[in-house]
Amino acid sequence: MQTTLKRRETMHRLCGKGLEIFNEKGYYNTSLDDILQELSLSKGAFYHHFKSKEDYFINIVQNLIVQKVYALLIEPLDTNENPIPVIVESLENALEPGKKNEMAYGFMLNDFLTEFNKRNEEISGYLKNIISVWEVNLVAVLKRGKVDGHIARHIDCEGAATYIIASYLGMRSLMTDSTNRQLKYQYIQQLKQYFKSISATQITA
Amino acid sequence: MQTTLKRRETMHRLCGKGLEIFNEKGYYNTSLDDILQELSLSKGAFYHHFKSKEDYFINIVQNLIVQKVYALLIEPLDTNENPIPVIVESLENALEPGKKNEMAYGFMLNDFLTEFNKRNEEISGYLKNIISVWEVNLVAVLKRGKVDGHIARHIDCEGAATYIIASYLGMRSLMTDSTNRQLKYQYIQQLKQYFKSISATQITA
DNA sequence: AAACAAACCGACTTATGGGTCGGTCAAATG
DNA sequence: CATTTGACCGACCCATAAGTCGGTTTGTTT
Repeated sequence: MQTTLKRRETMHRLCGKGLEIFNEKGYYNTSLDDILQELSLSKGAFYHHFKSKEDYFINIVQNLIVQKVYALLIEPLDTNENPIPVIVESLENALEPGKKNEMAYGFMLNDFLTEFNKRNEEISGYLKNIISVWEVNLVAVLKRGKVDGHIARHIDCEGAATYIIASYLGMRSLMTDSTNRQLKYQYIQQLKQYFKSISATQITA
Repeated sequence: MQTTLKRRETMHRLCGKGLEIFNEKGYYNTSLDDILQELSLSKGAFYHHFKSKEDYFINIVQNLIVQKVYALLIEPLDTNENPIPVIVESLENALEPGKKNEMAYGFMLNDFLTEFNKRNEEISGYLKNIISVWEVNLVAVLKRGKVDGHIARHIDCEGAATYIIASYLGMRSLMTDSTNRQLKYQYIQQLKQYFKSISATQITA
């Protein structure tokens, strides 16, 4: 059926452009007209597909953002290698603004989390959920690291995961300019330093 | 003159309550009427003292927030002791919601930084400036730590300061509920772990 | 081709919230 | 006591933006 395809395609275009602009300017600072104008669509078209701006954004979160976080931060953890370089690499990669003018997905989470934290509990919940899944996976991979002898026995994996996530999210507030290589480099260096301190092999300082 | 005193007092009340509510609900999600109603003041009174909402908030930043950040995060660094426990203690303290229903100042910075990042360059600038002063002081105290033999020689102090700040700011996104002792505990523990890795005395793992 | 439905249009409604302005009242000034 | 000035009042103005709705176009079905 062509009509169903048309529906999908328009919704897809709306979500893609929406994420792009929300990410750029923030959710509450972006009007639907801002997005609609970019796509040459009307209010009518929008409300034909989504029941509200909120519903629209939830759609974006549950599809695009979840998907991207999985791809960038969670799936890479699924190996049997030493988890430490794997985690470092995934974070490094997530902070990288996409190769061909893609978005810097590494930034989205902290921005949206903060924006919705005090304003919309439902959306806030979805976002926290993403973090929570990420955390669970980090904990799992760290624990496996213990078993495999890569991570020191006495380390609190839950605490370590929290700490890793916090430092990652916090980098966003410092990196106004997403292309700041200096800050990114510093972050990765210190992260490695931290990892050395929780690794099983003694430091050769 | 009594009138001048009256002026000061009203402005002071406005700024205090403003910070409280902005911190609770966010700047853009708080209307002037929200604040004015709490203080039983009118629009007229407000605009008699401040030329705009923006001007008002800049006032709050430059007075109240700057002052609090200095008191909580910067001044404590000014000792000759081993910087590591000093820094840890200051962060621990800053994450603590004030004893008698004061605000959790540790949270404000990340929230406001993110909120203004894409919306108001001027306010953004003032906030980043605060972070920058903090960073400078952290770097200084870390460097002194090297000289005094508390911190390992090979450590990049600028990078370490950045990393400390990032993890601190990022905790805010995780601690929705400012009284979450579990998360705070985890954070402090891992922070100490990190500090062990940059300290001059070898780890006794 | 007729009938129907889905996709889309855009003017309109409504609520919100920053900012204005003419005015009141009380304290300071002379 | 008369006048001025600073603090404050609150109705009003106006821009923005979410959401509505009656209508048009386009595609599908019979």
